[in-house]
Amino acid sequence: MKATKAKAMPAPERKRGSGVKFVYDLLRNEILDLVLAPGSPIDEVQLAERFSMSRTPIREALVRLAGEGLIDTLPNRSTMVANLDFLNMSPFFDALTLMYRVTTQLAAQNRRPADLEAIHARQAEFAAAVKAQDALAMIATNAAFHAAIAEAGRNPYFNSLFSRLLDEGRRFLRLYYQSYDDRLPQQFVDEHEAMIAAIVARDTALADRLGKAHAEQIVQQIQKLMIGEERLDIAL
Amino acid sequence: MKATKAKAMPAPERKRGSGVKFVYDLLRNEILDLVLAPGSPIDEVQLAERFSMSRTPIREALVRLAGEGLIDTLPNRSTMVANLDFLNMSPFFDALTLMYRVTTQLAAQNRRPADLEAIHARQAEFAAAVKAQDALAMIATNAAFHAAIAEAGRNPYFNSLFSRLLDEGRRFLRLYYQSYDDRLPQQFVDEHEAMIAAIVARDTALADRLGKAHAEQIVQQIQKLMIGEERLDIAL
DNA sequence: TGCGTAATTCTTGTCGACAAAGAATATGCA
DNA sequence: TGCATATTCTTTGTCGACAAGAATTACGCA
Repeated sequence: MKATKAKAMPAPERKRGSGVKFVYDLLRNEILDLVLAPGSPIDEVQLAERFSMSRTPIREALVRLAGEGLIDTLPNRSTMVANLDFLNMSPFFDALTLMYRVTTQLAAQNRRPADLEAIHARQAEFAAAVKAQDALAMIATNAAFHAAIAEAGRNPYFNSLFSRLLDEGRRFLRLYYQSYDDRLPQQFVDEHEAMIAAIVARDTALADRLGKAHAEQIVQQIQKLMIGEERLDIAL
Repeated sequence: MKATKAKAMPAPERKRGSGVKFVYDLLRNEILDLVLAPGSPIDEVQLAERFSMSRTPIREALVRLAGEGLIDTLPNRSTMVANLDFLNMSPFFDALTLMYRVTTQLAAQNRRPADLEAIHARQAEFAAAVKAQDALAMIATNAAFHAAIAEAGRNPYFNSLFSRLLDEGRRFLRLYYQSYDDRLPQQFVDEHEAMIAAIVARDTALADRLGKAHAEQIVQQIQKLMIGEERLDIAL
């Protein structure tokens, strides 16, 4: 019978170095899915207890999230989930639109067979989520679809900015779907198919136009959300 | 006579919370100015001794630098200054060119009086550095000049990507100047002036053209560097 | 002497504890 | 009672120490 080593190590059933990534991924998803509301405080000690680890790896995960702008940190003061800025949205829309265009265009130019496989797979997942009316999955797979297109464009600088924008968009869309109860944007599925076709055909001009149109589509959706929300708020 | 409290605190003559920022800024500049060579290892313990602080704040600074891509971290292994990728430069040039164009254009559209002041100030610093043949200052003030233009564009998403690209460019340019001994690009000063004029005049189309031309100018400079370097290396 | 294995060293990841800065609460005085 | 100050409490930043991997060295055997 082997000594189970249970004497000096009570429960740390996780590999060295995995703790940070785990809590980072989890917090990130909770923030993007609005499980953690924007503006809500984050307590290091509480997280440390929740994952039964020390505060050190927690803090490292928080530093990384702060680097991506997902949480805000006041020195010597509380740290909290970054707020969504509803007042200054146009810079966000500008950047999102430009990145849609550029990444789609680059994908049409630089795609390789393996990229197409990945893009098709993501699109299938998105279509399945739409069919299943699973809002959370819809949002996540949509972002993954466009991230896959960006990946095929092979420009890490654009990719990282685009990922950040898609993440931010995930939060807005989550707000949308949770208030309107999972509308099904079949139109997005069709537009995705058109984008794929342009990428397959290496038609960069068409890819650019489709990327732009798709972006404007999304911008309109979000704007509709905001107006709708406001109307509900001030109705007599 | 007040108690000087010198009993329990030997030498920590620095404010709480300032340690991380200090070592972060310092390492960042040392990396961007090539004081720390790309690929050179970074020793946490050594840094801790150098700044006479614990490894904890050092590690936090390193995590932030890793988030910006300035250092690479192998799990459980060494961490080192990120290498410059000379083989895949075209994504970098693509992104840099696009950001030059977009930020200059947005600046022409959204600039305010205070922005123009800041831009003029940076340009004066750059011109002074050129006149003084101070390569390090030239590079840093050039980046600051363009960052100021981007700031006037008021798009934080573009700004953060552009800053990252300008930082990366600082490293390339530093390599250039240190091998060719401080050439003086008076042409850059003139081009900067033209860009300022377009921004002042709110001529977005001209700003876009100038931004593009300026970017291509810089790309050519860097490409010339690379070819020149290679020729020196393989000369018989 | 050459190679595979075991011991050692070195670096990183994690931990528990302490100290400083704010915030919250209590206390004193008008 | 109301306000200013002092005290306690909470949370964050920093520290020193320990442990796990990986690299390096030492060792043993063919």
